[in-house]
Amino acid sequence: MNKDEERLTVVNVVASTRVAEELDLPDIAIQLNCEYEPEQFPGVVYRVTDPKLAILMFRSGRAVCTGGKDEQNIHTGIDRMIKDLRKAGITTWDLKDVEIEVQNMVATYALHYPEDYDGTALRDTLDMKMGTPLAGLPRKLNLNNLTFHLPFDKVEYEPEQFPGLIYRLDHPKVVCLIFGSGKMVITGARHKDEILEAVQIIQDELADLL
Amino acid sequence: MNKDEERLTVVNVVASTRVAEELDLPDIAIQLNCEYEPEQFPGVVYRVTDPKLAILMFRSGRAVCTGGKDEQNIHTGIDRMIKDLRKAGITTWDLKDVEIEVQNMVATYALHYPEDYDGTALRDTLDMKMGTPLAGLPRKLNLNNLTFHLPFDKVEYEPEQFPGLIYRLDHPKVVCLIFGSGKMVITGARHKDEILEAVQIIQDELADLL
DNA sequence: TCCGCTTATAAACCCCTATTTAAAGAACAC
DNA sequence: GTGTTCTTTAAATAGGGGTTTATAAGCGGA
Repeated sequence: MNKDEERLTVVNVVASTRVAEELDLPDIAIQLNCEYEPEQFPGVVYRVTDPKLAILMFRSGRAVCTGGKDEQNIHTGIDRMIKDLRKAGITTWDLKDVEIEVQNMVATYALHYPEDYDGTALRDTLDMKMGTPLAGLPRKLNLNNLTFHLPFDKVEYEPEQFPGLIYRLDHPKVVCLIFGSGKMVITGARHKDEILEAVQIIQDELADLL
Repeated sequence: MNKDEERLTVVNVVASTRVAEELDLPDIAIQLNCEYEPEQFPGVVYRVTDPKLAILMFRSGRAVCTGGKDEQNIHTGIDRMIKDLRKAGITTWDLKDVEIEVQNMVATYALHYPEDYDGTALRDTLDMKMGTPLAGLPRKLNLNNLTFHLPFDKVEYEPEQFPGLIYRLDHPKVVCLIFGSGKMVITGARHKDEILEAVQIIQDELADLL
């Protein structure tokens, strides 16, 4: 595992699937004791404790699983839900016919100075005194500068509305929320590879500002 | 029945009539258990279940029937309403004196490529692979192109406000809502002939874009 | 004299509702 | 000062509401 992967944490995986031809939601809500307020939202909310997940089930037999840390979590949750449905006498598809598609992954990444960076702290700060070598340490950012350095039409930064700078990449097609602390949130990816690609691209663009 | 008539569906017929010299609306609302909120709207709403219709009755004895799929539906509804009024002891005109005038017809039409069209799909799409002969298949439209092809002063197209292109014909005097899917809504006609005429005119104008 | 009210109806878009999750600010409450 | 709660982003799912057009009736308001 390289530095990028170490500093990257997938915090949420969302996937969609179909577990039955159709589902009787009012019945399921009662049988499995799930949240169901049809006038507020058409789906039933089925919750799994460990891993902590929330699965939304719909009348069409389709379902959306959120909260996973990886794809394995999602499978575990869906399998458990199907077993629960069957125990309650509800007809579902065979497990082998249930296909799961990851639709979104959210990750956080903490920016650091390159290991071979030769710059030093320009002045004393709360956690570092002037002259400390910065190589390998967490890197803070000046978002106002960044706004001008990145492609204008891909960036949105309105600190009064939201503290993060919003950066939309075309390839991979993901969105990054970049914060002054040097931490960022990457979302919209369907595979972890896309997240790592995005991180690499941003690191390269930020290298110019060192 | 030709192709145009097969692809055309009349979804709503509105007609006006007069069933009495005058009507005591508060009394009718109670006797026939109808909706009546005079401070909100001056008419009583009389509903028929099958066919599903809504008839508005006014103090003047006039009435408006909406929701019919054809003129026969309208007659059925009016007849039933008059019988109901009489059963409740309310005086109405003789059925023979009740004249019904269709005031508006709404229809949908699904555009298709001509049966003798020799074009083929230009590229792969969700439902068709490149090269498939298009003759007789549903035809999608590029409304932006259409905007420039049809008479400027008869067209309105503001996709951010409404997804359909609004095309006002003078003869027949109807309005067509044309959608990117190739489906359209024709309204404002008093006879089915006018709807078929309008469809033919539009097909001719669209032939230029093939 | 217009305007809105109300009724029905299709087309296909928008937005809202709900679920998850991190980041870092502001705004409240206690 | 510690809490919640809100802001933003992505994605699937799916109901509900709104948008537009035509048309009659008749009552209230500028």
